[in-house]
Amino acid sequence: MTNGERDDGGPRRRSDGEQTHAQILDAAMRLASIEGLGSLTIGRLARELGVSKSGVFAHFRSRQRLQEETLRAAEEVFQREVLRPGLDAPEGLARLKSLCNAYLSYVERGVFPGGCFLAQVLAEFDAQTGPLHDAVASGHKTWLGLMEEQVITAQRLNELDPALHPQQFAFELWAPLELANYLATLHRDPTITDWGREAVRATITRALPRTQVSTGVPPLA
Amino acid sequence: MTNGERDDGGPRRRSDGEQTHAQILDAAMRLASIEGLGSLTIGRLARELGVSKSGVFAHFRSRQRLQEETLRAAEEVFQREVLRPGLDAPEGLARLKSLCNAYLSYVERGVFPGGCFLAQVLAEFDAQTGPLHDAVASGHKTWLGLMEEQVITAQRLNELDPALHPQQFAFELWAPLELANYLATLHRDPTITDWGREAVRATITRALPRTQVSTGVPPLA
DNA sequence: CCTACCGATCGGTAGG
DNA sequence: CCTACCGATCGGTAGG
Repeated sequence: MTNGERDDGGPRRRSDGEQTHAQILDAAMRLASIEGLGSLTIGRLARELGVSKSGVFAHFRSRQRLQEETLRAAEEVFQREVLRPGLDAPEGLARLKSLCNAYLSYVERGVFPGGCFLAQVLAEFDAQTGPLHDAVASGHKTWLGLMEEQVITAQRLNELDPALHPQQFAFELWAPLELANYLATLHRDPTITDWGREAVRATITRALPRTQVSTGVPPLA
Repeated sequence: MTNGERDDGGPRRRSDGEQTHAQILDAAMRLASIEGLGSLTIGRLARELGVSKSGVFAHFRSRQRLQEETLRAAEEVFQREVLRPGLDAPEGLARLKSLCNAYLSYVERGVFPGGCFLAQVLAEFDAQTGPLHDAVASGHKTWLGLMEEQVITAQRLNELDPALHPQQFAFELWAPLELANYLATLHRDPTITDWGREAVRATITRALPRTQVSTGVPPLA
């Protein structure tokens, strides 16, 4: 992203509107992670930011768009804080573990004050209809699909039992991550993520191939 | 509960107020399971029931109490639809499986149109403060504690590996139930609960004692 | 249970 | 980005 810097010495470097827009979305993500996207109102956001209601409104033109942009911004945070570090590991079992650890770390670090944003909106919009529901559904399919891919790859590399159903196993890894997020938030205890870590470990342990080959050396007869 | 029936031939048998109160809570549970307790307003409920706003208000005296009573009513439904049938099985491993199956059946049957009410409010209030947060936290501790008890009993009966950490294992069983509920609701696909069923089966399988004794007959040397 | 009302807040518009 | 405003809805009260 090139920076069209101006020389006129104003206190702001980037486009004022762009920066304000991003600041509004930042506050919106924080608020919505705690109270939900349904509680996100233009007026509250304006009060929180010390500007007028229509000052916020002008950036989005409708509450619907504010909610959609907030969700999209949160998905970008998820991408940056979970997927990018998780995908740094070599593909297969290592990447699967790395994705799980990246998720738990993201919960522990309190990236969102109300816990994982995707988990928040999953529960909020699962039973509703409309564009937010659809966006949540497609986001979760992507996330589950990513895990599934790595299960398949790990099977190809003989790191996981070839008899596993990839979608089923991805579900079994995801489940403790999700519940650890909710319980850590509910009890204000970030160490509850260790339950998730242990669950992932145990789930993977029982899914290793019968004859494990972790190096290139063939097993003894 | 004795029935103080009246003979004056009115179309209603029980106390009118009692019955109306229960009908309001019924509608409130349906609505809140879909949109959350935070979206539950007296006015909407009144419109839905075809009565005046203050007609609903009179039954609760504050929105706070309406929300609290709705949560309590939903916990009673959970008790009736999950705990009671689950606890019918003999204690130990059988009861643990029975509780898991009762939960999944309750999701499949669509007892609440928006999926499991407890899962809904867990995500909604995990990051908030106040009496609703506290009620949710205590409800989940009870539910997890119930599972934990049965893990301990199953260990005593040599039905589960004595090395298991009961709280950890209860968490591992609960996690796929919770996620199955959200995904079944999100994708409007009640068969997704089968993923939960398979996860529970696999989790229990790897937690059986090394020398399994399912009858009173001692294992061979 | 009702009507009628209170002040506050909602999403959104007009006009600048 | 602002003030000023719209009709609708909010929780809650008064009086019956």
